[in-house]
Amino acid sequence: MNIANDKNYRERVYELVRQIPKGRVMTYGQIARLLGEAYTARTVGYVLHGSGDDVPWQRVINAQGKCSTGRLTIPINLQQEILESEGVEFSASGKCSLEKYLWYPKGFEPDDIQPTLLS
DNA sequence: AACTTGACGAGGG
DNA sequence: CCCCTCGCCAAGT
Repeated sequence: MNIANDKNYRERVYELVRQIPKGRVMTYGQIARLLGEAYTARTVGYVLHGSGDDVPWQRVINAQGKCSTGRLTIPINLQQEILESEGVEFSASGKCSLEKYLWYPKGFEPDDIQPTLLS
């Protein structure tokens, strides 16, 4: 499958990311699992790097609760700064609490999640 | 066609 | 907590 030429494939990722509320985050792997077999965490990251301005890419972080933009063209720590401005708190080691901020689309909430954490 | 490079993730030490 | 190894998969050389 050629993702670069498959508009529909990338749109599925964008549609989902656009739904993440301000102050909440999702992980690359979580998105991949939600979209299906053809998606992997690495692929989601690749697709996101070519997203437009209408996609809140900063709300997607890795499974450790950290931002992974250190080797890109954008300034280091930019993603974390934007998230902090949206209300997401990070520890000194650059990690945020997935317990607090991880978001799930309607109908995909895990059974053990706290009701107060649902959007 | 072979090899390298990531906006990744899980498991060990 | 940090670091490494693997498995992963699409792109770029």
